[in-house]
Amino acid sequence: MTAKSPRRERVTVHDVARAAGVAIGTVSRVVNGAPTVTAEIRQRVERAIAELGWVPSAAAQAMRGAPTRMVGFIFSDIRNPLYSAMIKGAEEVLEQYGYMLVVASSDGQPAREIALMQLFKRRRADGLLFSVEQENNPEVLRCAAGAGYPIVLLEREMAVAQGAVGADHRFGLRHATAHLLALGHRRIAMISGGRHNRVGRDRLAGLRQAHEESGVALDPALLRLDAFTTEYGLRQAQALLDMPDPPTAIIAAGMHLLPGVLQGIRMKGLDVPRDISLVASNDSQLAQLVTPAVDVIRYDGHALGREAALLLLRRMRGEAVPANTRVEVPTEFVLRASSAAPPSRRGG
Amino acid sequence: MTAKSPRRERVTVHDVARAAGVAIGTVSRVVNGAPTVTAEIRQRVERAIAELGWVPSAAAQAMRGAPTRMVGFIFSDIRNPLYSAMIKGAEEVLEQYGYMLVVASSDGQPAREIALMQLFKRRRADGLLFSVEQENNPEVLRCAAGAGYPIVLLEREMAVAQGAVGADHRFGLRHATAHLLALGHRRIAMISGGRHNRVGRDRLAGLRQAHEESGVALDPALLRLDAFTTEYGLRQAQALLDMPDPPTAIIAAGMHLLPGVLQGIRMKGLDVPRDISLVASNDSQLAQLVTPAVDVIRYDGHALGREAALLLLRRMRGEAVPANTRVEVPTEFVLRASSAAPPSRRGG
DNA sequence: TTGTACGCGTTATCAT
DNA sequence: ATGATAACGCGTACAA
Repeated sequence: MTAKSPRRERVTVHDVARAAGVAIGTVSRVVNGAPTVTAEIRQRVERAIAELGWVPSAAAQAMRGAPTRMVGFIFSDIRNPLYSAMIKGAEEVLEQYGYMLVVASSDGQPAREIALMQLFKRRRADGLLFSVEQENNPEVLRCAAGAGYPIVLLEREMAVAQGAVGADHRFGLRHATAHLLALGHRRIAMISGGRHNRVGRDRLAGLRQAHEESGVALDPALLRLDAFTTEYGLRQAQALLDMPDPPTAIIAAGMHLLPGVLQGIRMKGLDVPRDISLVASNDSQLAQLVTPAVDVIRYDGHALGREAALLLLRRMRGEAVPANTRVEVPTEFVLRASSAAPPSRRGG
Repeated sequence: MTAKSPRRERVTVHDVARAAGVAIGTVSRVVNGAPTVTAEIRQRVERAIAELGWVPSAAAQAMRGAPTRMVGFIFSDIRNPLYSAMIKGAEEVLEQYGYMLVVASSDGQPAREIALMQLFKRRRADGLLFSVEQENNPEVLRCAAGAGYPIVLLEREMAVAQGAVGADHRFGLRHATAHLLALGHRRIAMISGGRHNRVGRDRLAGLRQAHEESGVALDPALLRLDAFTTEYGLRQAQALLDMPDPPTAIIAAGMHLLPGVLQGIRMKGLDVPRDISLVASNDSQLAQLVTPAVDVIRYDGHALGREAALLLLRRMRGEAVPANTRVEVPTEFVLRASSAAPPSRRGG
């Protein structure tokens, strides 16, 4: 029986039963570990199964109402290492409980998100991990409400979801900003994205809070909050440094922004941290090994995925978890060598 | 009908048929676009479907022998950005053809690979993309042979597979090594992993070939080929630099090795490229932005995933592709600032 | 202890 | 053009 045989006849319980000389019910009892089976019959059946290479059809089981033990994960782009870490964390938890994770990229398009949610419904997924792009898109909200499976959000917030997990970005940004303000910075720029989701809101809130606590005014012209791409980082860094009254510190909040911002600073011929201070989020090997090493706001994507999976498991088991449960994963500020007092301060 | 209703009754064709006042066969004809349906009936049915939010059950369709339009992808660890790129490339192609990609990490354990292959068989996956860990593991080979779906390998080689896609590592290593030899290096070390797969073999072959072509002997003590981890990179870099007759150049072939090797070199207080030359593979933002920027052997993981998906699609369609088809993706050597003539040469 | 028959939701075939 | 019904493979209640 070669693998290339074009006519693959699927082997079923009937084939196994015939080969073992028993009825299909007996085969079923054997595989499901019913105690009422003779050792000898069990042997025969197990040998037949092994010889025929039979595996029970998941489709038929699903039709009988068995859970598919399949969980979906929708996010914008798998190439973001943060998502890779979340996936890994979620996968580790889910596989322990016999679930398999199906990942799907939406490219940040609500239409694709909806198509994927429908697909998971058709496939009878038991649950969904979701890093939705726009938290308020009505079509997405309606689809999520009628999905029929529990949804847990990662780094997002939506009323229709059955729970959410996110890092404490507000605290992280507040801490980093306070650090820069304490060094004497008065013009702190932030480059980031996610206007339409909780991450963006929390980061901005943290930045604002630190300014208010220090009584320093925050210049809106220093906020560049439209994208997470490397190219955006490069262009906005250049634009900021070309201002008549440029910032003395830049916070690059988003994995892919740092390389662009670094390049923009280097093209200007500026030195970090002498001419300009720099803080990034999240941590990365680049931030650690570039010269000078970059201060970062760090959080654990792996833990985020793990927590999300655990929360989803509870929902799938039907446990009575309070509505709008939100799990917070901590952020920490890691001081390296990319921040110093602003030039004017040293000069004066 | 709220989403939190604990008793979710699944809505079926029967419900739709009843709501529209037609027979179930008619509903089926409508959704499958049969031409023999009155416009008025079609309207009624479509409205009922929309109102009830019905989606046909994939399980029931699968039972009728319909393809599941599901493709698996097994690899060791999703956090390797190379795999992320491959997944993205494969996903882009597959979704165009209506397939969904199910990714699963094996952690490099053959037992997990086998379990996952069985799982995909149970789920009746239409095909599998596979970056197998050990190409010669007999259990894995047997399981792959009896899987029942076509398998296309990425960066690997196995007789039982229906095709393979890989980068031309032999050429890349040969090119990089020739470059170092031309600069005058005579002791070139390589840190890498993958002893049991084609990538490792090809890289070693390329290193050997360049040495032979230049008539330079290759010292086996300079080969450290046991792992791809950052920690291994660090330790082996230290060990190499501690040798009485240390290498004057190091090739770090494996995404995660570079940060470790860089750290090892820095801890020794050596300067790149004055004291030691460095070449890495694959390219990364770290290699681009670290000082000095690192020469790399580059190849396109995204293209690799794309090509693998295209080949698998042909197999799944039953096209007569020659057995043992192998698609090669090119590698290129990118010169930056991390290689120079060896110190002895400059000194003498 | 083991065998038989039904139903899950869909599509295809036949009858109307 | 539409309605009724068999079949896909499994699990299980019930009969033997």
